[in-house]
Amino acid sequence: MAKATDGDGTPVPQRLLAAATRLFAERGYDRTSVQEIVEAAGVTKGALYHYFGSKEDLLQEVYARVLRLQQERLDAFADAEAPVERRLRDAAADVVVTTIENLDDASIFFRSMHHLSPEKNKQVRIERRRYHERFRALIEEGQRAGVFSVATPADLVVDYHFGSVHHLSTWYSPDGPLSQQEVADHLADLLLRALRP
Amino acid sequence: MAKATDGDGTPVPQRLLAAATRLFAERGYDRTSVQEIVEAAGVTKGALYHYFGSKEDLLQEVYARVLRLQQERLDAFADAEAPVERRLRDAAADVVVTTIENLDDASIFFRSMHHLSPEKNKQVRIERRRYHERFRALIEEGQRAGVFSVATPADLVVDYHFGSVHHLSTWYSPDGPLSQQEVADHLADLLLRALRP
DNA sequence: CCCGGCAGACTAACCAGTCGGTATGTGATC
DNA sequence: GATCACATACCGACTGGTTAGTCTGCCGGG
Repeated sequence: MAKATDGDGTPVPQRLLAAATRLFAERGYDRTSVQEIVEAAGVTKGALYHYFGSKEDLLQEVYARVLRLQQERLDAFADAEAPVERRLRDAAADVVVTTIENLDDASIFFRSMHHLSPEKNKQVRIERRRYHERFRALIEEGQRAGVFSVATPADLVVDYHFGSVHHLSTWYSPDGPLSQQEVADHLADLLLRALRP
Repeated sequence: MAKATDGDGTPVPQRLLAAATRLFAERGYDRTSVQEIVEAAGVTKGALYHYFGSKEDLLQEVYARVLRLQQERLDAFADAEAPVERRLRDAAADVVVTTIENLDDASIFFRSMHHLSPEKNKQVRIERRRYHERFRALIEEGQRAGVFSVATPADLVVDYHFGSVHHLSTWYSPDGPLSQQEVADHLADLLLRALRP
């Protein structure tokens, strides 16, 4: 079999995905040409279209990766053995940390989702909805248990928190005064304080 | 003088701006061709390039309009005669309402800002920063007065709130269960509750 | 000898911006 | 009040450049 890795040790599909992620985040999906991606990955168009059906498939793959990762982590935190306040706090802080750790994916996610074809967009929305639901269920559990205020509908609270997460890619910089963990703690704090009965 | 309005009563530059706003929000800046804009406005390219220097100028004009509007409104609320809690609450709720009222502009703003050339981008950032500062000053005033918690840096609180505002264009629908005012009240509530000492 | 894994030239489409042209209004001059 | 000069407001064909995706073919291992 011909080599799938070349000079670098990592396989070509992953190199392409990594290059695409960086470039999409840097200049945006439409402003990144397929030619630039393959050059950054050290291959040619032939290689890209051998592994991916289209430029859009590349974008979708970035989404799928992020979604899988975040859903896994949320499930782990939500299903842990601990009081609801604790589980929500941990989940809320964790999504901040992992978002900051993958800021490129995050900015692609929020800026380029509408570039997907209707069907693929629908698919992504469905998965995102599942994530949203799980988070909401946590809040509703706390509301039923009386530890969270019921003044605001749980749905809106979820959107409130994820708005701030979404927003991270706009302002967070690793060179800023706050570390990832500090930001995560603060944002989780704000959420829980807003939910105090 | 030749007509600047034609069949429709509104002047051509405004028709162009309105068409561009709708299309940019619908398909994104890069996916909207100049040809589509002029067709939607019922004119031709000659007219567009007569009034605007480039496609990018059109985008910048959309920004400038939103920024002016929001800054004016914030200033009015922030400088009012009332306790800080009240002024912050009113300002926080108002930005939600005006954002929902101009959802097209909002989604363009947050999705297409990086399509501007570096200089124009810088200009927009400067104006946005001024807005941010004014909002932050309100929170700090409340913190000094002891009516807001100092647990979270004011900067972060501002980003927290504007994250949720930013996010509105992703999920809010006028056909949903909540009216503009209800959403605004809830989000302002969440902010103030998070700030309770 | 066959097939996965690629190279790279090629194509068909598209698009921002230009440019020469037309039509209508306005102000000055005689 | 007729003529001329000039400006504003637009039209639409054209250009130069870019781009996603295709296709033919080479190359090396099983």
